[in-house]
Amino acid sequence: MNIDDLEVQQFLTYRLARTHMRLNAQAIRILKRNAGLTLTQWRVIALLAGTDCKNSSDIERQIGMDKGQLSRTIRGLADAGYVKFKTDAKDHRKSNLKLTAKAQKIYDQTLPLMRNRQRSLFAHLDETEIKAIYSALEKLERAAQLSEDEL
Amino acid sequence: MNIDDLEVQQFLTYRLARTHMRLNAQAIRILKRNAGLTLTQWRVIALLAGTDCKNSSDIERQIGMDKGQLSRTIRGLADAGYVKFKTDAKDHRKSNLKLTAKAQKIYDQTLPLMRNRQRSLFAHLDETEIKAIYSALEKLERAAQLSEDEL
DNA sequence: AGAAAAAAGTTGACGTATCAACTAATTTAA
DNA sequence: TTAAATTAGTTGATACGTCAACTTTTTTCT
Repeated sequence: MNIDDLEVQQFLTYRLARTHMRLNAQAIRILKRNAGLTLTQWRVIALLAGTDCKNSSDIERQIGMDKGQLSRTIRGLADAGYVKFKTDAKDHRKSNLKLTAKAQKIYDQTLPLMRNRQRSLFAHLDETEIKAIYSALEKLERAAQLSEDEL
Repeated sequence: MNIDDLEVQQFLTYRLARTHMRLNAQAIRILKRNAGLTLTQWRVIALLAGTDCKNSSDIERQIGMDKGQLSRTIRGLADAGYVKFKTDAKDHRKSNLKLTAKAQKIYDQTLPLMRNRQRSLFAHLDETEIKAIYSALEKLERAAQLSEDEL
């Protein structure tokens, strides 16, 4: 792998950006059709339903989403009747989020779809590729945190 | 790899989205600091300088960017004195783009930086991972084009 | 040749992402 | 114990991405 001969459009970051874009578009299509939810809405619901995330900051830590954007997404979910806020009794800064029955239902319906999609994506890859891509993504993410000078 | 036991935040698409986000942010930092260019601006310049892309559609095909967005990016580059338009003599729909000396200069300065970054990113990965991630990204991109029913 | 389809590029609308400033509550530590 | 720093969350400004409609030019098809 000689970087000096690598065309710009073959830079790993280009390829990653393109793949990300297409996968994103696919997820958006599926969710729009089956749940009427945006991707970020679904992600927030999925984290609240399927992990021990309780509030905005927990979610932020899990998916690294901007907290401003998250705040607006959550408000949108609340307005649409998917989540309810409840100020944390011990820490009044925190606002614990609870999914409504409506959200739980739609999550239960769409999770299998989303799992199937993951399964289908994996089906295109062999075991080595799956292992490698997970480990590579983790390493790249760490490397991405470095400043220019540290790189 | 049992999908049913996979937590949502470990879905390949989540991980990819996060890594993409962080790498993007890093590239944006580097370009802002060293060239005063946005990432999309740099990518357009890089494609015009380093590949046989001549016009908007060529670029669109290479990086799969939205043509509307591309049109605005190119206008911005033109306004900032980085590119010049010239209507194609044979096909009057096409507008051939030419980098100015200013753009060429900044490209020559920043390409090494961007190559070094790629090198550094690769340095975190072993040969297997590099191969696997390229091949996985390609397969995923194809899979992403499938509709829900085909998946 | 002439109609229909396709391709290049522009524009508008709208949603999402990013960054920074801000309030309020809590924790740290002098 | 109180001042400083940190954390949770909101809001505003601005940039970027996505989608669709539209114009103009070229290609395809009969």
